[in-house]
Amino acid sequence: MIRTNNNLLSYINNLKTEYQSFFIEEHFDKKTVIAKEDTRIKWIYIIKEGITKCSLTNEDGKEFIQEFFGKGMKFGELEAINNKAIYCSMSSITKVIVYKISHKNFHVLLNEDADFNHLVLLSLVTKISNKGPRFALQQQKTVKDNIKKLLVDFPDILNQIPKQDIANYLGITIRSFNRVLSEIKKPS
Amino acid sequence: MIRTNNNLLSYINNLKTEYQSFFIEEHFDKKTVIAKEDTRIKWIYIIKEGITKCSLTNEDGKEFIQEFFGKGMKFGELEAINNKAIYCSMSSITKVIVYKISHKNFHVLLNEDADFNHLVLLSLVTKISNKGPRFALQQQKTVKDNIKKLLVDFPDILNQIPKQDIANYLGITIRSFNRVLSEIKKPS
DNA sequence: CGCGTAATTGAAAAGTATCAACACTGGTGG
DNA sequence: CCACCAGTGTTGATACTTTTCAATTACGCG
Repeated sequence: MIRTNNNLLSYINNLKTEYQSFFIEEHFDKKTVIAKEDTRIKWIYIIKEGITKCSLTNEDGKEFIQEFFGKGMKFGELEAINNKAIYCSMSSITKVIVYKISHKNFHVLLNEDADFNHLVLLSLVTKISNKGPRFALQQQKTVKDNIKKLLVDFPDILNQIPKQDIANYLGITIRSFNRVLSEIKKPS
Repeated sequence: MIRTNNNLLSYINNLKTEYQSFFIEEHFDKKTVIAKEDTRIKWIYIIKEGITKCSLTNEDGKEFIQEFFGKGMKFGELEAINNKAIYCSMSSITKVIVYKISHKNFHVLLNEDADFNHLVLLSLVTKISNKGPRFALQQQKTVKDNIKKLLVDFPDILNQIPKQDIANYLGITIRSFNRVLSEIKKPS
């Protein structure tokens, strides 16, 4: 649920000095919009500390959360590669520290550094691989099963992420989320 | 719903002769398993003709269809990049003609040909970009809205793909699919 | 023609959303 | 220090949607 990618962070920390300067640190408060869907952004962001959410808002104003991003996850690279407006919003949940890199420098690294190229390929592959099973399960299992699994995988999730966001991630109302939670706590 | 990618096919057709030989043509009958989830495969497949489905089967035996692949879509590249067992099955729906390329040659092209590298990056980005909005809509809209949209986007879909498969794609039972279809046809 | 697969339909059961009222919490200003 | 406020979370009753199950029909093909 909260994705991380340690390889990318340690890669950045071990980069040659000339490339190190590509990455600029920036801080965000909690509950801040870092990038807004359907706009152009100039940067690719890599999370150094904190938790963000990656979400889509539909025309009815309902929010759907695709993923929660933790350490080492990057955001905005899709748009740098296909040169389109970003298709989902990124907002901080906690305080967040990011590295950001410009599109231009991102492409320099992509072309000049085979390791970086491969890391990016791998991270894209991982994003794809994670989505499939998640939606398969969410569509086929009952809400109860999904929440049970969530609590096993991320026992501390309720302290890290607001209930409304978790409900949006699961694609259910907060009412259903509460009902199922109480059913789980008080088994028959 | 049925994804295609013409760039990749025309790229292959315009390749230098030395690289052309990397791609081997193969035919499959309809309803054939081309690759089975949780196994290793040796090839990356690119669809030249026909329609396939990319699906996950959960422990209850229920099938969830991620995508239908048409011309120019490739399959198996995720596994070539991250060197893991494939995470979803590929089966033909119609008769299918594919190009296949070995992992080894795939990596040769990836490293030696910047155009190919970029095409692969782009195709991965597209796969990610398509999934997000699809699941967001499917979770938030009613089944009826989703089916209406499907029939508008792919008017001929019912002749191309079995109903059971479409239902699995939508994540609903075929009973629900039929009920909603008849509601749409006979409006109040 | 006969067989197996795919599709259709109704009735009952299960699951989820909607709505509305109420409780809790942390911060702010008087 | 207290009162108030806004955001967040809780809960019950009801209506709606979807699944499950089972019986039946249609279709393609040897």
